[in-house]
Amino acid sequence: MKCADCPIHPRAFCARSSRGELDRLDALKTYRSFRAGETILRSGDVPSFVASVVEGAVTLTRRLEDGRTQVVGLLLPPDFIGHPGRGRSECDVIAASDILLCSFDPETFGSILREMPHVSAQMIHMAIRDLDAARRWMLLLGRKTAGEKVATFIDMVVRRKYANRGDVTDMEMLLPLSRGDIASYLGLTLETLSRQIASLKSAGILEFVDKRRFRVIDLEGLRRATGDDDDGGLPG
Amino acid sequence: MKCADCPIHPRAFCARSSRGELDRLDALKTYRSFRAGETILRSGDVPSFVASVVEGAVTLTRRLEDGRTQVVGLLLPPDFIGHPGRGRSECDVIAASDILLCSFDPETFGSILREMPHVSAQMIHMAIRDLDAARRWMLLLGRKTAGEKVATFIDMVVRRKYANRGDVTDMEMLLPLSRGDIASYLGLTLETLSRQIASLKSAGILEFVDKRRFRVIDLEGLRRATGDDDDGGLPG
DNA sequence: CGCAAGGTTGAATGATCTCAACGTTTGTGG
DNA sequence: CCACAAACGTTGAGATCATTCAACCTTGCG
Repeated sequence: MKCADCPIHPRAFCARSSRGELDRLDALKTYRSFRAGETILRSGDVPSFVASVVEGAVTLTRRLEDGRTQVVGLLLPPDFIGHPGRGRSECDVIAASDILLCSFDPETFGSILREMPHVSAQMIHMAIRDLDAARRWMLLLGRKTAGEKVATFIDMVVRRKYANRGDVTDMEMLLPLSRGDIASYLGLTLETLSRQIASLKSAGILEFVDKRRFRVIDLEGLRRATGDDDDGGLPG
Repeated sequence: MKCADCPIHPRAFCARSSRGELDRLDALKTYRSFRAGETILRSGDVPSFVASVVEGAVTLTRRLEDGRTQVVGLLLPPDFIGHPGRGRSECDVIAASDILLCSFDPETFGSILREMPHVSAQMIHMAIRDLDAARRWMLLLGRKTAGEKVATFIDMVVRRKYANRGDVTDMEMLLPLSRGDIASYLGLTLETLSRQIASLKSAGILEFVDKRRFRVIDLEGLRRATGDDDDGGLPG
């Protein structure tokens, strides 16, 4: 695929790149795919590539000694895996669904950053966005009730999929993660998550086609259920 | 104060700067101080400066609609407040103690970044470190027990104060935050925090001189109580 | 068909929170 | 110097939300 035709190009690390830069990126990139459940990078490993998520969902997971785990990051297109110049990974990086990555050798990407200020600026912008998102999630993990957590997660999925396009009600959406991964991302157990989803259904806020496909019936109600101040402004 | 004499210089955003760059920074910086409890920047405001923390502690706090709050970041010397190019703040930024800041006009700092690649590189490095720290904290908030949270916080204070200097046992340390702020940072109530500190005391792991000053009697025990895998590698 | 994986539901337990009283320290004014 | 208030912290008892453990349901696939 040519970068110019890439579905994520308008919002990825290469979003601000000139035509000439894109041609160079075209020559350097390699597509990689992983099946759902495959481990892309283990905590403590030195990454052999950095990459943009083109399709699918990737989780970043941390572990405690006794095996408890927490999903600390959810990467959807056009998020970026890895940071140039960082050594060993602090998380397990796992394909939560079948995924397609646009990858680069870390060294090569280092020179791209040095030589393409537009890429470098966009990477900084994305890192700051990630940091803000992580802090929003800290508020969720530390202070929100189970119900608020689940509503916030659904709201985030909706916002990321249909950023700012107003009328989302009744459109069919797809959960990017399994129940288990969602529970882990929210700092809940599977069972609690399941009950809270049931409660959003019976409140007439959501409707499920199957386990993964859902519609928002009452967007206003969903937003109210998040506990957030107003439009919490999740990242586009 | 000249930058060359600055206590935080070796680890701050200017750490890699040449002598000439330091002279330029000297001319552009302004020191600001705030008293404990003062609000430096309110959520939603556009910052009028960016700054390095030279002395004291700063908290970043987020709020829910009904007033629940969560400390989502703790800035100690030589951490940086604000990111160039980011608009409105997402958090309340509050002086948790009397503090001294080394500040710059955001526009000015923007040109510094453009013109001093060493500063720019160090800022990226610090942003990535902050993101890793935020994700470590997500694991804490989502999965750790109250006891593990408190042990982790104390361990973090010890590590930040005496990074990697092995023998910390019996040295007198100072908690950078009040009980209320610590509780908020850990996603606990004040009361639960108080009980867990009492429990670390009676376990013979900590000893308190007064409310704020403490000694680690059993560093090994403290580390075991964090629940972390091994040396969780908190940022230097 | 039968099994495995993923998800739901129920009942009991427990860690943390809530509410409330009490203790300690610090600074202020008489 | 003492009395007092205010801020900060501790301790106790009861309530609660989420977890745990267990059974059960659903779907897809060899």
